[in-house]
Order: sequence, then C-alpha cells, then structure tokens
Amino acid sequence: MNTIPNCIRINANQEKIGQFTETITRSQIAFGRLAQILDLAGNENRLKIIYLLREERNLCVCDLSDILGMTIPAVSQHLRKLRDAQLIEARKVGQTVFYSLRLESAGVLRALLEHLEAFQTEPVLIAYSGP
Amino acid sequence: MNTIPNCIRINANQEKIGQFTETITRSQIAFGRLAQILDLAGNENRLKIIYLLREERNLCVCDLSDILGMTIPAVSQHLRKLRDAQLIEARKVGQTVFYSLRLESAGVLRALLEHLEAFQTEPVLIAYSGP
DNA sequence: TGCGTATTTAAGCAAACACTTAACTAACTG
DNA sequence: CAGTTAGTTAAGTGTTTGCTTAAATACGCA
Repeated sequence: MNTIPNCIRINANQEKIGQFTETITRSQIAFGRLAQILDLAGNENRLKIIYLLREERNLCVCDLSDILGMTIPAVSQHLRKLRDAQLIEARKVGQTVFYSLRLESAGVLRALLEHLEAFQTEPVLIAYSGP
Repeated sequence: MNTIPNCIRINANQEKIGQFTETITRSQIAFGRLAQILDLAGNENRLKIIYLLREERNLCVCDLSDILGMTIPAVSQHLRKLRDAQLIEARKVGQTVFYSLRLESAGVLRALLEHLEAFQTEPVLIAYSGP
C-alpha cells in the first residue's frame, strides 16, 4: 500500500503514527505467530481439545471423539492443525495415538485457558438496555 | 450425536470420559465466549488493532488505517466485529470516532498480548530435525 | 494371511471470512 | 446551502474453514 495518509485531520499525531507503524512492523513475526495460535484456539472444538489435553495427557483420538461428540475424522483434522502449528505432539502406542500439549506451547495455552473460569462465574454478554 | 462410543479399546476409561463430557457440557458457555474472543484476536490485523488500542486510547479509524496500511472500510469492519463482541467501545468527537478497549475485556486482551514478547525474543517455529 | 480396530488422508461442499468498491450518513466549514 | 471530511454500511468476490463420506494406511491378532 502507498503512504498517503487516509485522514487529513489537523490533530493527527503523525509522529505517533509513524512510531506505531514501526513497532508493528518490527514485531511482525510475533504478531503472526500469536495470531496463528489464537486463531487455532479460537475454534470452540479445538479450544476444548486443548483444554482436555491440558487436563489429561492420555487421550487418544477416539477418546476426544467420544467426549466432544464429533466424528473421528473431524477430530483428527483439528489435531492435525494443532500439530502443524507445533502446539501438540503425538505419541503412538500400538495402533492408538495419544496426543499431548507440547512443552514449548503449554505456557501460552494454559494461560489462555485460565480465562475460562472468569466466563464461568460472570454472566458476561448480557447487553444492558435499561435507562 | 448419538452416544455410541467410537472406539472399542479395552482400556478406554469410560468413567473418565463421562466425567470430561460432563465438565465440557457444564462449561459450554464459557468455552463459547472464550473461543469467540480468541477467534477475534486470532486475526492478525485485529490483533494489531487490539494491541494498538491497548497502547493508546486515542486512536481513530483513520489512525488505525494509516498505521496498519489498510483501507478505512476494512478497518471499520474489524472494529465492528470487536464492538459487537463487546471488546471495544466507540467515543465520537465531532466527526471522529475514537475506539478503546472495554474495561470488562481489557483484562483478557492484555493477558493475550503479554505473550507477544515471548515470540519476539525466542525463535519459535524452528523444527528440530537433528539426532 | 486375512479380518478388525485406530487413525489419517482425500474429495466435496455449504458457510464464514476478509477484503474490495461504491453508496450512504453524519458532522464541520466557508 | 454546497462542499469536504470521517466513518459506516452494502454488495460482490475469491479464499478459507469445518464438516461430511469414502478410501487408504497402519497395527494387532487369530
């Protein structure tokens, strides 16, 4: 994109804008990786999978399928995405494949899950329409 | 979906599976809300918008457009989604609209952003293929 | 070797997404 | 009022998503 600003506002702080632009650019990779993780965790079923793998490291595709009420291929495809993003890893025992959180990613993922409780107790999302 | 288990594994811990199923069901709303937030934050441009609004509470659509190198409508549509999800709020001054994080959501969003730094310093994503 | 179980992969498809351009609303300004 | 600026909304479009069913792979066991 070109560099012509979109607004002509008199009080646009050009210096500040340039500064932010630079920060954003410099952190490009970090934004990309974090967005990737959040996007993956942003699917309700995958979020549940992540939650379950945090709770119990001996879950196989079958178990997840039963718990989540999803078909095996559907679960498998979600696991594939999480694996491709290096968030989980597989461990094959016989014909069964057990999945678990990868050590490197466990920190972020656990942190995300901690907010579950907040939404558990608080009745969020109730729009206030009174006076 | 029906309740017929997908696997016949001898060592499937049916009790544990039932327990997890119940937990998941009970926390349904929390999973939904958290997934919604993560999904919104999981778009790279929206993540940047959230970051910018955390850094500076006096950014208008124009500013964001300039900083992110996106068209005004594109930015506006992202802001709409964040607003619909009650994550941000608008404050109109003259013809300019300033956006900021909503107090209720600031906690979660700030927490998400804290992981940016981790990806900033560490060279994540480099697959280890050695012995 | 042949059958059953666990899982992955492939193909297909409807829905959602993120943008684009164009039209519209709203506010200020001479 | 007419013209400009800031922003939203609408319509259209190519791409991605998340599932489905069917086929393929891998392992275990009689």
